[in-house]
Amino acid sequence: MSNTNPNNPKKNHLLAALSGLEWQRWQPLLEDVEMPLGRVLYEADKMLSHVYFPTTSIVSLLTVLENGSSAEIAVVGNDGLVGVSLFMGGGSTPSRAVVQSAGHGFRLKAEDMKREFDRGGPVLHLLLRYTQALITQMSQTAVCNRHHSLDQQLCRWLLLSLDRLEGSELVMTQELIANMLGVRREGVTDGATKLQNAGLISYSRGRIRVLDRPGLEQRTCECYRVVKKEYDRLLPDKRAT
Amino acid sequence: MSNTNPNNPKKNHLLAALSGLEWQRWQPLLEDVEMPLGRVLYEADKMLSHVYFPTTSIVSLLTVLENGSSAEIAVVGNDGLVGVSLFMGGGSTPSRAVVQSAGHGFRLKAEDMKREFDRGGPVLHLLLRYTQALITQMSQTAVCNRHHSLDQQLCRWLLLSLDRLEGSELVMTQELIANMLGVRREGVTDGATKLQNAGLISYSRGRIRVLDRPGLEQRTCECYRVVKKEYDRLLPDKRAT
DNA sequence: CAGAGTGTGTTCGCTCCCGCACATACTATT
DNA sequence: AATAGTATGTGCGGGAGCGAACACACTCTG
Repeated sequence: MSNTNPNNPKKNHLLAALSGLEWQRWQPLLEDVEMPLGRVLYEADKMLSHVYFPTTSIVSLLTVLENGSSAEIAVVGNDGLVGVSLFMGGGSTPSRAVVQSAGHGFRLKAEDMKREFDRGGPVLHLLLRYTQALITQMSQTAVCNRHHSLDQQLCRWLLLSLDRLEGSELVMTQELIANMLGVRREGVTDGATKLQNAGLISYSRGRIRVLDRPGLEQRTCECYRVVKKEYDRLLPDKRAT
Repeated sequence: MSNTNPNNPKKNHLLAALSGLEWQRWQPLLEDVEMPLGRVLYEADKMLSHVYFPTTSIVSLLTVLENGSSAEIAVVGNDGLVGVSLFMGGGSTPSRAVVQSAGHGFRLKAEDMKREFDRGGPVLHLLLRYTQALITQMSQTAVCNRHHSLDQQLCRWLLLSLDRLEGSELVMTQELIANMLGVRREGVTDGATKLQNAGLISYSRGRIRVLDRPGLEQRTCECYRVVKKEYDRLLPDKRAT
């Protein structure tokens, strides 16, 4: 929109990992987009028109059931991109992508994305490695849903979200978090109260500040560490500039 | 082993979808392998040496937690391949692949697989579409773990497994099923007893016969249908001969 | 400063599943 | 035919999370 916008594509780790030549090709194709809270980037089973590269926003991929309940299967922030099915094939998924934390990002038209992907080489492998990391996140979410307590999952979720943003504050109501985790709002209130009493976070009316990150990491289940380790392995920080 | 072995690569849908030319290249590279119950095809975080194409066997991908409990994140049978991380990148995953139903399959050396993948073209896109279908299965598993009852999940699991084999019989103890689903054995006994009383299945000592498939489909949650629909969409049956 | 809207805290009964312990029953072996 | 091993059935206490209903508190608006 405005050219005074400070949004910087290189805040997205994937875009940052592009080589000089690739970047020259991509730059003119990237469109700066605002990503307000609740914006639906794509709907289940609908064809994607763009892929999104969040810079200062967070997007949740969630599966919605017939009865309306839902659960998050992965979080995407400045570490990745939304819309892998565009190059994986099919061009749609049975899940929905919703902006979970308002901010900015960039997008690329579906046809541009496909063309760039099909050139092969480093871009293709970068995108596939990211997809592999995403797969890990989904798998671990599945197990976590099965075996870990709400309290642990809450910690995991806070940490995963935090890692994908700058700063240590989340703008996020407990109601929203409950939707993401696929649990009751009251359950989140319980968990959050415990964390606040323990001095790990403080929150009020949709603003969560993390006070003691190591404390959170101690309370969360192994799932957070597994996912983080796999992201680090597959996508070592290559940011230039 | 024996050349009287009736194992036919084309029973695997991915291999069956190869064009004549591709098939000529692949055929000499494929190694016939027996896949006995419980065989671990790959261990979490270990580099893969081969990819496996089951023909008459079923393989479970499962994530194992530090405390020893586990949960299945996907099932692979004659519809696909085990070891997508080889071409996705990384060459390992934090999960384990275990033969869940004994049978046969074929395997391809890691380097051969990579080389064939990197040729690009139809093979690459076929494998990526399969991976996308696998992603759907994992996502749906995550939600199912969160929201659906053990009974529903048991039905889903039976149907998914059945779809990936020939015939209507599973050789599979309730203990094993419980491990896959990440629940107690007693819970599976309960569920199975209900299904047997309803005349949908019959079983005894590790042999499950499905008597009324439509009945199962009626009892299962939507997750089975969602996954099946996505597989059908992404991998329409192309089997020749 | 009144009121509406929204975010958070609390309670109650209920259900599903867990962990544990133990009782049967089928199968293979010798 | 006896025995060991494995597969399945059952019962009991307990805990985590659910659904529903409701109280309170903060903040924005007029």
